[in-house]
Amino acid sequence: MTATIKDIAKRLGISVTAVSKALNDKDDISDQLKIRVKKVAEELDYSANTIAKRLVTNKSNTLGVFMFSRVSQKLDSFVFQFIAGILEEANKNDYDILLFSTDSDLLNEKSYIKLCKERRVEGAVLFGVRLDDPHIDELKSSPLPISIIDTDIEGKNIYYVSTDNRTGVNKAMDYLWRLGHRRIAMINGHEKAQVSKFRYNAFRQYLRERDSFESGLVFPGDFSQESGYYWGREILKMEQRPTAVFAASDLMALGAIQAFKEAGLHLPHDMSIIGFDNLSSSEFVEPGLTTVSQDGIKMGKEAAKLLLDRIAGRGSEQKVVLQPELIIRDSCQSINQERG
Amino acid sequence: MTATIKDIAKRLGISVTAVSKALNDKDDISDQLKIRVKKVAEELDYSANTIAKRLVTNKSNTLGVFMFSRVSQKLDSFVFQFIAGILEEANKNDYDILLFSTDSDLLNEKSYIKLCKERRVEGAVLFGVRLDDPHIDELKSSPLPISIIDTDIEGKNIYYVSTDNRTGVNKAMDYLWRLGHRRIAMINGHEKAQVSKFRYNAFRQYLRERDSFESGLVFPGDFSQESGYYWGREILKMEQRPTAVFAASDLMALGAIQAFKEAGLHLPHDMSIIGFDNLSSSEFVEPGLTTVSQDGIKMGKEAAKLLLDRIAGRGSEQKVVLQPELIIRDSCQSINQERG
DNA sequence: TATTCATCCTTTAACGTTTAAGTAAATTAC
DNA sequence: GTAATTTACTTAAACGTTAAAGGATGAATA
Repeated sequence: MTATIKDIAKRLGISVTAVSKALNDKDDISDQLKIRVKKVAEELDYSANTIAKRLVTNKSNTLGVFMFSRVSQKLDSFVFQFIAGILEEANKNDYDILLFSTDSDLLNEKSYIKLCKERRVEGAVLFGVRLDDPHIDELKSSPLPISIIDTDIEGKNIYYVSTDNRTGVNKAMDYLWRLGHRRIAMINGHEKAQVSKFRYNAFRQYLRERDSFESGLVFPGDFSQESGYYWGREILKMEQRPTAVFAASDLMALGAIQAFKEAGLHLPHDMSIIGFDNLSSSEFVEPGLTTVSQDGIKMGKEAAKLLLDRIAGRGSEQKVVLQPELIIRDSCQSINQERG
Repeated sequence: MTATIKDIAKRLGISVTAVSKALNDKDDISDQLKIRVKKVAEELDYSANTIAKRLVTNKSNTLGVFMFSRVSQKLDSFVFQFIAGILEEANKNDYDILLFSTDSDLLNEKSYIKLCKERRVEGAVLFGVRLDDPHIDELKSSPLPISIIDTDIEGKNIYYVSTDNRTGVNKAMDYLWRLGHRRIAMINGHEKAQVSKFRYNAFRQYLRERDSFESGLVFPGDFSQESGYYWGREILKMEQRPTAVFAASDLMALGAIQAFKEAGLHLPHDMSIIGFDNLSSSEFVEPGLTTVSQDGIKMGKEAAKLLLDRIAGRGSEQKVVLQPELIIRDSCQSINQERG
């Protein structure tokens, strides 16, 4: 179909090797010949066959990325930011990105690793890895370099990118504390997410150090808007309500806000609420959601960089933890303040 | 490094062909041998080399997808929905997805087509193709099947997926019209987007048929929140304000709402506003944004399906136009209604 | 002048797989 | 009991490229 290196060689009456070298600008080919070869390549609309090249060089120049494809319109753009970051960084370094679906039926039979091995992928990025993922042991012993976002798993070839959850929680808590809040509830993500543990631990420690921790104020959500809504309503039923809610995801914060508003609360006067992630929706909700911001694009880039550095043999870190930022909007209020 | 078919053959003292056939369950191999081969494959941790397979079969089983990687935290999850849909459909059919960045520096040198050709990609999905894209002519004459979302370009191998913009606009306008609005402004997307033309034409026709079109009420936004904000403010400066605004994207509607609120308007009493897309943010903004919903996931799936059908030689449509739905929330009000 | 060297090209093999064609042995046909 | 058929394998070639090693020519060196 398409012209090959052979066609060019035949046309010029030279060897395929010469053509290959000419096209790759090797220096044992005369400039003259290079010009002639390139001209014919142009004429024949030649296009290098990456597949053949990869076979012979035994290098795929490809990174694998795994994502959920059964996505609800809700499950927000955070994952998309990872992907954009990874892609940017990979393409910049002449690497291709192979995107895999984790919930395609493909994965029922084949593991992450298997999928990658068959395609001779040089590294992979995962996110949303649950602590009970059945493939974790396989990951740990994987010969393939893998960047995992937000789940810190020990392994020789495992790299880790995350946001400093402890600092994030501390920033949020400091802010609430300084506003005078003492009874602070937490709606946490599901327990199979490592970040939930980190955030919970930080939350508990923060309040314990101030003798204000009440385990009855910690609620097990699952990151979803629905769970935020559910626990928001539950919180409203309490005899002694907290004055502030820390949600481990913006989506849950948004759900809780919905519940609070429905019940006729005036926010932030009747309840302060703070989130985690900084989704775009959080800017638009009323009141604007104060939240701990994670830079998803940066996380994606770092995840790719770790892999690329490792592959290139450049020594680099094995873990990158980014600093979160507190985005202050209007969803929190000082505890004594009159309704504005 | 990894075991190959040869290693298995050597170990069993048989030919590589026999091994290949056994692994692929061809029927001129005895069940006995198949079992033995598979056992050894297991033992050697054999993993098929997809690259070699693709070279010899001359089939890449790969679809290319192009997206912006320089994404702002704003530019919302809509594109992500396309990708999720495409991925789901592709993986279901044993196809890989190669993700390319349109704004990587890669593309400065190489065209979409070139990138695809080199990787022997069997089809590609594009979106966000502007009417002034320099590669359009190349696309038109492309031998490669290409699905383009939201830009209808004529070409033998070009497939098209979109939402019925005319119907979408009509639904929005009917709704506003029935609420009594007669002076309706439009904040349109940028003119290099074909959907902008479609939406504008539908908008104009709708009002002309009712003798209510005023060209002075059409404003040239660019889909972004900022442009919505800008034109929202401009609208406020008008002596004779419209009573309703139709924004060609939710992002612009959100921006306009911001402007209106800042100026102290009470929504929807002082101004009705309607969007297009149904972003997740639109659910959370106050008042909830009434909007024309597009199903991004479905669009992605359809785009992939068209390609897959075509590749498999299954006759199918060349264009798929999905029906939009009007999502009624709280951002529009009847024109005579008292403030609630 | 003979030797070394650089330049520029060719020959050969390889990457891991599939496919077409071939073949020997076992089975069936009549 | 020989021919035809089926079964179960093997041989050889191919996919498009790169890489290592080799060779011919002419220029530079001693």
